[in-house]
Amino acid sequence: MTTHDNDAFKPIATVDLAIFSLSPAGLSVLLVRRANAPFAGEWALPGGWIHIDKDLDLEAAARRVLKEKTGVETPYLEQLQTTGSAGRDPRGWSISIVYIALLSADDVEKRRDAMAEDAEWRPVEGDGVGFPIAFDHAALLKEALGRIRNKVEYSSLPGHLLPARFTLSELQSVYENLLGRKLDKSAFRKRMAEADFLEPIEGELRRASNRPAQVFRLKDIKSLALFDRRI
DNA sequence: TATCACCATGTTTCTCTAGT
DNA sequence: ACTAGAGAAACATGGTGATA
Repeated sequence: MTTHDNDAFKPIATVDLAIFSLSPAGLSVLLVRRANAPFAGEWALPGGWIHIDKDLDLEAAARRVLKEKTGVETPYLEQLQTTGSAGRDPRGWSISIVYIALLSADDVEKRRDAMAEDAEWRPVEGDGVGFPIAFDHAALLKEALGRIRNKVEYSSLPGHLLPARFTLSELQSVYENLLGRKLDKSAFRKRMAEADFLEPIEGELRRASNRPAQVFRLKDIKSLALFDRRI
């Protein structure tokens, strides 16, 4: 047996998740307050060790952590990056596989009671949350936000943050919120029709003190539709 | 040619007012 | 008090002309 067979020479392997949802304040990210050292009492992205006895693969590990923290088995999960170094965790050499998860407003509302006690939604401010977070998670969050903002330009991503049923006005409003700019209504509707990822719900109209709006749902809640050009 | 800003029109609901 | 009609409000949809 060589010294390298010893556990002390194996890297720490974890999955970390940047879990996003939409709140009235805009895009929000789920953070957990760490109970133990290192960084005890500080906020961090939710994450956990990979359990080789339980997790069939990396995505399964990510889904398990997500369910533990939110109670939600998200329909949309995407691997962002793998990061690893000797210095990112004071406990030793560590590898983290980072995932982005998108939760619909419905999921967040329905599973509010199932959310971990140490977890809280924090509104995104610029490239972070406006205060320092543990480990290298500020950099990971910045990376995740970059990926999301880039994808908003050419995919159905905002639709995955809305409730299961939504109107075109609500969808446009989410795009505008994430892009930080106003969109032309005509051009927006044309692009949505071309992208063909929405399905009108037959006979379902949103009634208010105005003309009723057609209610839509995503054709496929498990994957993003990509546009052939920017919105 | 695509995009954008603007405009016109259609639809529905709400509020106000006059008539019964 | 109740009802009907007019007008306003809000939003969906589609068209047009200017511009890059």
